[in-house]
Amino acid sequence: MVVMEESVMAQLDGVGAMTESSSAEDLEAAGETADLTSRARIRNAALHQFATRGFAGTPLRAITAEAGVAIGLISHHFGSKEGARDAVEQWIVGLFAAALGLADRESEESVADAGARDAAVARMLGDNPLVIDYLRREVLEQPEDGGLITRLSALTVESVDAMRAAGHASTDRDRVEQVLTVMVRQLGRLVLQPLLHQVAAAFPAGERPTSLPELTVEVRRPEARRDERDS
Amino acid sequence: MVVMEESVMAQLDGVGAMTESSSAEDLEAAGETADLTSRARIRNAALHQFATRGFAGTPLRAITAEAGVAIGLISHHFGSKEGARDAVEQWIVGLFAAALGLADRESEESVADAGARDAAVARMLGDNPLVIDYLRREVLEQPEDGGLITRLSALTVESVDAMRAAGHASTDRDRVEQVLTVMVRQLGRLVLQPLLHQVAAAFPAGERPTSLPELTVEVRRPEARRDERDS
DNA sequence: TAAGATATTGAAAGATTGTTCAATGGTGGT
DNA sequence: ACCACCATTGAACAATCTTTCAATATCTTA
Repeated sequence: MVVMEESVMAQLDGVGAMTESSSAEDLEAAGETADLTSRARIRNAALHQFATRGFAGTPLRAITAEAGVAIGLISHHFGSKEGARDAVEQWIVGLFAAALGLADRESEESVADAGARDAAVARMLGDNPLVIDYLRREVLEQPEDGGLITRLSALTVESVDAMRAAGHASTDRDRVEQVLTVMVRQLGRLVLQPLLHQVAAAFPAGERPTSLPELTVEVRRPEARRDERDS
Repeated sequence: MVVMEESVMAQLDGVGAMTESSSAEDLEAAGETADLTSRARIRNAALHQFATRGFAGTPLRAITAEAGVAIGLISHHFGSKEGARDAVEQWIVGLFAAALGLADRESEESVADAGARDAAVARMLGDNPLVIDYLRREVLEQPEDGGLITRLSALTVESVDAMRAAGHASTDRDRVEQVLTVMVRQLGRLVLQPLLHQVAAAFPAGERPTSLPELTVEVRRPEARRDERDS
């Protein structure tokens, strides 16, 4: 998993290369897969396969079949299977960066506050549900240095710093703790969601509730301890 | 992933078959791998490999190499790779069942309360950290019917029912919600833990805090809604 | 149009995988 | 000592996987 340096906001890698659509349009839909570059179709298919079957569990032929291209095209565009993974992850990083940047651009002030950022990221994830599935798998892989989570953390650091500078985030708390809070709360719910469904599915259909309860993930300071009890 | 019926507490599958050690001893240490059955060594190695590299990502030869046996032994003992996975998961179910049963046996009353059960499970998981890693991966796999999560859910249902009958759990709340709360709170923290470490690792060593904050996963009723704000 | 660069194909190679199986070793019973 | 039974081995096999590569198609540019 080689890390590409350069600016994170760099070109979104072929998405909408033929049609001159803006990056905002690419985040939505994804319905018409026809007029996309072969490179983009391969990347989309790879995201789909990796998200649902895992990296090791997806043969290259499954990607090329879904993308509708020949097997040799992957190594031509991405060098190797690992290269395809890098491209997928770089694209995801771009999505997050674009969502955060969009939040700033829509804000009346130059820097959006936490609520606007959360909303922008949530909107982006809603448009790309496969990204959620991919992140879910990525979270539990061994913390490969320079992996996707690391890069998204760096993005969140920038975001928190910008909010601090704009007075939207308190500066008395630990910077690390702020970033941890944002990331864990955002990703934690997404990662844990399938657990909720799996447990509920273990009940007979009759007893199963119509609407599942909501998950909340909190981060508490180490010293703040309190015993708790339930059920 | 074929599900074995029978009693969950059934034989723990060869652990300590040669030495007459009690099952409690087997849960700890795992340091001396020498005097275990080949079958048990293969199962342990499979747990280790599946937990760290994933099911699809582990070749059978990686398991046999760690176990110190020949390649043919796996199919002889477990039939297939899938069979090895079944054995691993059945062993994990046995661990949970033993921990819960142990909690009841140690309790002054015939049925232990929630705190004692949580403690027993936590102790068991502390002795078998690989089980945590395995569960973490299992959570996000597609909810194959009869999978590990389903079986652990069934175990939790029994546990909650026993506590209800003993008056240790309220009977006015939804039974499904009680089970969901127990499982999500217990497993949620374990699943999310590496995310915490990965995010913290994204910071320069100097800024990284010495002790990481604590995670809390809560389950809220669908109707109870409240807006929140942070950072 | 001509020519050069790039995209795309699909067969082939080479490595790795899960499974099978005949052979060997060991253990206990009669 | 013999025999039946189970554990264990490792080579062989067939399938599948990733990568390579020469050939062909398509696009770009002058």
